[in-house]
Amino acid sequence: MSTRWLDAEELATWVRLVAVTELLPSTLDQQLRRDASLTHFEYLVLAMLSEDPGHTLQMSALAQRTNATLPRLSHVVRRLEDRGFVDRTRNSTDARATNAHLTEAGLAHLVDSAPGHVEIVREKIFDVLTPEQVTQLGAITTALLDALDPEGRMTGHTIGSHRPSSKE
Amino acid sequence: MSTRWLDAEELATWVRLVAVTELLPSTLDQQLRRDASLTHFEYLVLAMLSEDPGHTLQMSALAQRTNATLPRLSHVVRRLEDRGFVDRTRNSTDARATNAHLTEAGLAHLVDSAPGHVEIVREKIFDVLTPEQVTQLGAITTALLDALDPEGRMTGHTIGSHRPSSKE
DNA sequence: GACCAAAGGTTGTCAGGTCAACAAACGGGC
DNA sequence: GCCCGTTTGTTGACCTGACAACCTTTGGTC
Repeated sequence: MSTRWLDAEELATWVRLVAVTELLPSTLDQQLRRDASLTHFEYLVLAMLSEDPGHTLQMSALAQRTNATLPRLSHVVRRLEDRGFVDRTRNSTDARATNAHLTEAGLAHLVDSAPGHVEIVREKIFDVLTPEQVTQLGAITTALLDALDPEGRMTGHTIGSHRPSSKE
Repeated sequence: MSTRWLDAEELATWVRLVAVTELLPSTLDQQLRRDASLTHFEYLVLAMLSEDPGHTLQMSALAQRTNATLPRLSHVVRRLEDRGFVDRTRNSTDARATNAHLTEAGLAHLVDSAPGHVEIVREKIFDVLTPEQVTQLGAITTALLDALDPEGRMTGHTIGSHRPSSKE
């Protein structure tokens, strides 16, 4: 079967999409590293833990919510534990599982750094898009995620997730 | 000034956008590493070189087109040179500059791997979006790039670039 | 109740990226 | 025509992420 190449509009869009996926993460990382000594991914880990009522999630659940592989998460949580932001305990009902828990210090650090983070997200994303574009982007990202992660293994949208949460 | 938090729709969109910027690169990397022993970024370097008539670009120009920092590019080009896909020569008119040049072997490797790459781009992106969504995404990414890279330092849209090219 | 495949995590190793320091060449001002 | 700030690029040290190997526990199945 012969290759279906991209037409001009698709190509231009693709080039810019690649640029965005390259520049957005580094922009977020820079701001957070400078202002909060956190990677964007580390921030995400703390944020997801903070949304759980008990500030505790099993490693595999946390991996889903942060779109991470388990090895990656394991390394990051160990570092966060070294800094006192998280602690790990064995799950009592399933001895294989590990519970990651946000400490007071971790929560405090998250609360401190959230405003600066939200500010840059506004500035770089939502302030430059019209409300219609935000809605469009919502639909587009939903479609893309379905393709990129069909079973919702990472984003967990098969188990009734996607609930809006108190803050990012 | 108090923080302007994200509303529910913005938050949901943001979470998915982050997921896409996390999953898309790893998806591309996996496919290219498996089928072509190339990083997506390495592929991009070869592709950008292939679009120049002389298959040659100055390092700084190449860095712009690939949204990369110069140190990063320098390391990658050295590795590509070790594999025989690229060679580097001093620019004759400006002795500070380095010209990166795509070799025959490099071009051949690129041509071999292009169909597989385009295929996954279609499958994960354009096949799951409607034509209207592609147009919308084009406008959205343009707005985002203006915010993420105002001077167009990376993407070079101040110097009349953005020309559609023969292939990605 | 003993196996045995699968689930859940951790660890080690290696490759790739970032950042800061450095070197060399250009170019404008005087 | 000399200086000095800028541009251009490379290098090395450090850090993070990916991948594979491994270990333990669980939950059938026989």
